[in-house]
Amino acid sequence: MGTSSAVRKEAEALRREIEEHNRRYYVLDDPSIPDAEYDRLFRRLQEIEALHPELMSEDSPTHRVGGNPVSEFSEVRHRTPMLSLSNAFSPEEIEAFDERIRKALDVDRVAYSVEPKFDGLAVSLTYRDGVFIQGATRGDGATGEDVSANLRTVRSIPLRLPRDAGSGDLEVRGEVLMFLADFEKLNHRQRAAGAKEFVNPRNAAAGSLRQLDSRITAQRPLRFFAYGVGTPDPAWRTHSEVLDRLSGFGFPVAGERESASGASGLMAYFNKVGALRDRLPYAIDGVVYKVDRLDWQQALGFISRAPRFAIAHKFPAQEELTEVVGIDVQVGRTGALTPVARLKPVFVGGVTVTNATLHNEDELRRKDVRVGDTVVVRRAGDVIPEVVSVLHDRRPGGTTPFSMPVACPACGSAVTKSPDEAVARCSGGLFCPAQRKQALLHFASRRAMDIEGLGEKLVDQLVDAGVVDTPADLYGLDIATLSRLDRMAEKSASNLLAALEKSRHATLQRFVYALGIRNVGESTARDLAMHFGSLGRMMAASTEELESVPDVGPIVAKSIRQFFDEPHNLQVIDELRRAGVAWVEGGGRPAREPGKSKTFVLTGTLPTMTRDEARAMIEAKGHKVAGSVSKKTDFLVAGEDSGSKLSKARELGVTVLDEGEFLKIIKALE
DNA sequence: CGTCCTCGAGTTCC
DNA sequence: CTCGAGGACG
Repeated sequence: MGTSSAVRKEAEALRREIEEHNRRYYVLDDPSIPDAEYDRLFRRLQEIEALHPELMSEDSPTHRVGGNPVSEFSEVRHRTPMLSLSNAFSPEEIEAFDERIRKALDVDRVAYSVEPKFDGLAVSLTYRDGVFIQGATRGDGATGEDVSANLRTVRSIPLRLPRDAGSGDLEVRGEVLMFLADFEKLNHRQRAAGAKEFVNPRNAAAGSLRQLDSRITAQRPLRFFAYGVGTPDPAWRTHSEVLDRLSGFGFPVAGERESASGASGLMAYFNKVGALRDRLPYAIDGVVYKVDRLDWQQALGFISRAPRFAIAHKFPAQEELTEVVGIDVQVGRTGALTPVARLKPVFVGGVTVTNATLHNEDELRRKDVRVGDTVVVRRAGDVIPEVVSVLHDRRPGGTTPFSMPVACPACGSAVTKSPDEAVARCSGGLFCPAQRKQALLHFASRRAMDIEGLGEKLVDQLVDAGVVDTPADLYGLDIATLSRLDRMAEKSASNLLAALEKSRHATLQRFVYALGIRNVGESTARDLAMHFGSLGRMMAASTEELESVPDVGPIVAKSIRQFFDEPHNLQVIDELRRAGVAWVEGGGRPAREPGKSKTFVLTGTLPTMTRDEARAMIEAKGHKVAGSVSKKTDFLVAGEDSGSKLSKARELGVTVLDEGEFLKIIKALE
């Protein structure tokens, strides 16, 4: 007795329907039924297949939940080798690539098919008579691993192709990857389950694809994008056509693919995708250019192991692996001890990174960075290098956890750490040469006294030579003293003296800021200057009086009082005065009526002005510049390469201005 | 007392 | 830029 044809038909219909929903969800990103309904269909099909095992088929979507674990993967020899692409990093190399091709083909202009280069894992999928029969990793290009069971669980890989895909064998090539949002969610889940988190989406995808138990792979949010075939159908003319066909067969294909011609067209595409990069849902590490005409591809052939007709134009890596060669401790102006990782130089985000801050002891302990560790380094927010994580399985034997020194590395004073603070501090105060140097650098900094030419190297020399101890000593320097220092020619010495001379004329705000009182930054210094109008009144104020200044509470008031109660500080201020340092007493600009002042936030690089210039224009009109975007922000002035602030502003509905609009608005405001 | 917003401080590389 | 913490405000 055979299975009734009604059941057979129902199973067939369910498979088609489920696969169509998979396609709508994973390929078209446009689901048409709720998840619960999908689950119902899926369970019904599982039920039928359990009752009628003879109805099981290779291409049934029920295989997508995974099957029994295997002990190892078998090897698969690729029928057409999976080659790698040559890489290019500069416009010159792209120019050369285009020229090489034009010469070889003896034509003036070449059309290219261009697409993003996914940062995932290359795989090859084999279909026989339209049914998925095998999937393999790239391996060494000639031989890979059979990961069919795992690839079957990837929902965006069709298990059966439409009729127009033809009969016979078709080998589809593409990339398996994980969307960034899915990766975050997965890591969140791993964390909640106490399991190991993945370093990045690429590693997560690789680990998932190489699971021996495909039921685990089925739980991982893998995606697939097709970018080519093993051997194209002889009727197909161009690579663009290949991609069109693949898309027609139900494979996801990069939406950002285009045509371009000439080196300038390639560069324009590279720049366009580069600007788009952060908004893509997946990680890419560059773009790929391929000669579009397939007959030309054939004519160009291969150089050793890479096709001559294609090239990968790569972005500078945003994350790299490197080794921690040491962990030093730096002493800041306030005595804060900061551990810094010394790294084996690594090129990441367009620059060579050798140092990365580890912030403080808590952070360091959380990440447990040790000397000898292999770490992932990233340039956070475009600039500052950061140790993202440690590869624990690459840790050599015999390492020990880092611990903060008990004595200051610069002066040997005791290190203290109050339990409610994250940072450890040197208790040496100005006895500590490191703190003295930092205090001098702060005094000389642009926003403070603005002494041009007084940088780290020079301060080191001056302090080490015992010539300068306090800011007041700077104004006692002369040519004779300076010329005794190394690397100090007459020219630079007289430049420094001129800069010092210029800095004698300050404002009260700048001078107070330059003193480096704990918890008193630029903004508080301005409020203080405005409220008291003179240094004398400020120095005489009680903590109660100080607290009546906006943004000054008990802690800041105490810091100020302590500073002015310290005889050494009074002496330095007195010496500075006698050295001719003077400032305009009085409050600077008058306070604007509340409600009339607008808050601006600046971000990115403006086309014709610096951020400081923009800031000066805003403040000259009595408006405010804040550091971060919040609900109270009135305008965000955004230039090139604005990052998180721009997205935050969009989220909160804050008005975003470009430079032109900003200039108009600032003129219109009182 | 909790929450939100700012400010201060520290940091890297060219 | 990011983090932590001080201050304002409900």
